[in-house]
Amino acid sequence: MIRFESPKVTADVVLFSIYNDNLQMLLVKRKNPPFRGQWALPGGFLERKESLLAAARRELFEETGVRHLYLEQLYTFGDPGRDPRGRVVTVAYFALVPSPLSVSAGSDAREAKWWPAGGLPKLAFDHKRIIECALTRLRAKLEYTNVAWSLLPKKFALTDLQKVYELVSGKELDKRNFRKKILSLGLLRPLKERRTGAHQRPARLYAFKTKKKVELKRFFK
Amino acid sequence: MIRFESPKVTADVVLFSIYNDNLQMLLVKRKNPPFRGQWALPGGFLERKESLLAAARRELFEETGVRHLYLEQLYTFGDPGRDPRGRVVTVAYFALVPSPLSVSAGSDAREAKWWPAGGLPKLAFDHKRIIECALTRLRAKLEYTNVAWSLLPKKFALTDLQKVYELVSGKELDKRNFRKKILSLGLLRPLKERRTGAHQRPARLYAFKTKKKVELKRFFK
DNA sequence: ATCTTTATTGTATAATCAACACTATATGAA
DNA sequence: TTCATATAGTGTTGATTATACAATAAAGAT
Repeated sequence: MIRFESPKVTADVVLFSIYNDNLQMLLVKRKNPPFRGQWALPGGFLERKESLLAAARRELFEETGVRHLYLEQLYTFGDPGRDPRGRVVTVAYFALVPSPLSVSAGSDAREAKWWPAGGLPKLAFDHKRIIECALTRLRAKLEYTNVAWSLLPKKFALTDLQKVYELVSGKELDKRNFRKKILSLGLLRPLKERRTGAHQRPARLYAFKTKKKVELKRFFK
Repeated sequence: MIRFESPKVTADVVLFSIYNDNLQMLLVKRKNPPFRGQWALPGGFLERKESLLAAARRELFEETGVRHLYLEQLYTFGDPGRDPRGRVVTVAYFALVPSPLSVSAGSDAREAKWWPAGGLPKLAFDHKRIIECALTRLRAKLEYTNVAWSLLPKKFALTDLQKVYELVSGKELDKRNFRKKILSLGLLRPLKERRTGAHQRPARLYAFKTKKKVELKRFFK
C-alpha cells in the first residue's frame, strides 16, 4: 500500500507578539542549506513518540526559551516541491506570547529575531504563505474569540487591550464603544492598582477572570 | 537531523450529506487489518508528487465516484500510537455533497455506506475523534459562512435550506425570521420554477447567485 | 497656577434580532 | 364542487445591540 519512501514531517511555528507599537513575528536565520542564511519560521522534524503539539512546543522552546504560551494548530502544508531536499509535510502552529518578551536565549545556536509583520525579510521555503495564513487566522480569531488576550501580560490597562485589537486588525476603534463592549462581556476583573506614566492621569489595571478560551459573538463590525 | 524512519502520511475525508431527514456521513468497511471489518473514514496514503488536497480528492473519488464537492482541510492528527502499524500522521479533510447522492460505485471494492450522524457504528483508529472535530467545524462554519449551501442541489426551496440549518445545528428556526435573513443577504436568485408536492401549495425554487465561499456575519443566535 | 498628556465617562440614533399567527394555494377525497 | 389537508408564504412590534460623537478628570512637569 505504501508506494514510495514516506514524506518527512516537521512542525513549524508562527509566533506573534506585540511590542514597540507593532505586531511582531519571530524568525530564525538558517545555518544550513537549503536557504542557508535566509530567515525562516522556527521549527523542525517530528521526533519519535512525540505528538505534533509537543514537537511544536519543543521547537519553540529550543529557539526561544519560551514554555508557556497560546499554541494551536494552524494548517498543514504538503505540496510536493516545497522543500528542495525532498517531500516534506509541515504541520504549522500558531502561537501568541505576551509582550514584552526577551527571546534571546535559545539553546539552539541559531540567531532568532523579532520582525514587524509589516516589514518581513525574504523567507525560506513557502514560509511567506504560512505566515499569511497565520495572519488571516489571527485576525479572524480576534473577531470571535478572546485569543488576542494572550498577547497581554497579567495586568494591563484597557488602552493596552484596545491597542492589541487595533494593531492586529489595522483599524482604529472608538474608545468609548470599545470599553463598553469589553466590560459588558464580564470577563475582566478591575484591580486596585493603577499604572502611572509621565504627565498623565494614571490608568486602572485589569486582569482576565479566566485564562480559558472563550467564544464570543462576533466582535467588532 | 532526521532521527528515525519517517511517519507515514494519509489523507482521510469526513464526507457529509443530508438525506432522509438526517445529517449523514460516509464510512467504508475495512477489508484489511488492523481493524478489519470495522467502519472507518475513507482515505489512504499520500502518493508521490501528490498534494494533500489531491490525495483527499483522489481517495474520495476512489471510494464514492464523486468528483465535484466542497473540500477543505480540517485538522492533522499525529499522536503516536493512533495506528497500531506504526507512526501515521493523518491530514483530515472535510467535505460536503448535495443530497441525494448515490455513492455505491466506488472503483475500490470496499463497501461504502452512509450513516446518520446520530447513530454511527464503532469506528477504527481515532476516527471517532476526527468525526467529532468535523462536526464541530461544520456547525461553526454554518454560523458565519455559506458552506452549508454545498449540501443542496442547484435548485431548492427555502424550506430545504432551512432544513439544512436545522439538521446541522440541531435547533428549530423560525420560518419568517429565517427567510427574511437569508433573502436580505442578497445571495439567492428566485427562479420561475416551482416545486409541487401532494396536497400542498407549490414552493418557489431558488438558486445561489454564486458558488464562491462567502463570509457572513454570525448567523443564528 | 498652568500646561500637557492620557484616562474616563454618557447619550441619542440607527440597525438588528426575536417573538409571534394568520392567509394562500395546491391536491385528493367525499 | 366542496371540503379536508398539507405545506408555502408573509409583517409588526418591542428589545437588544451597534454606532457616532465630545467634554471632564487626574497626574506630572514647569
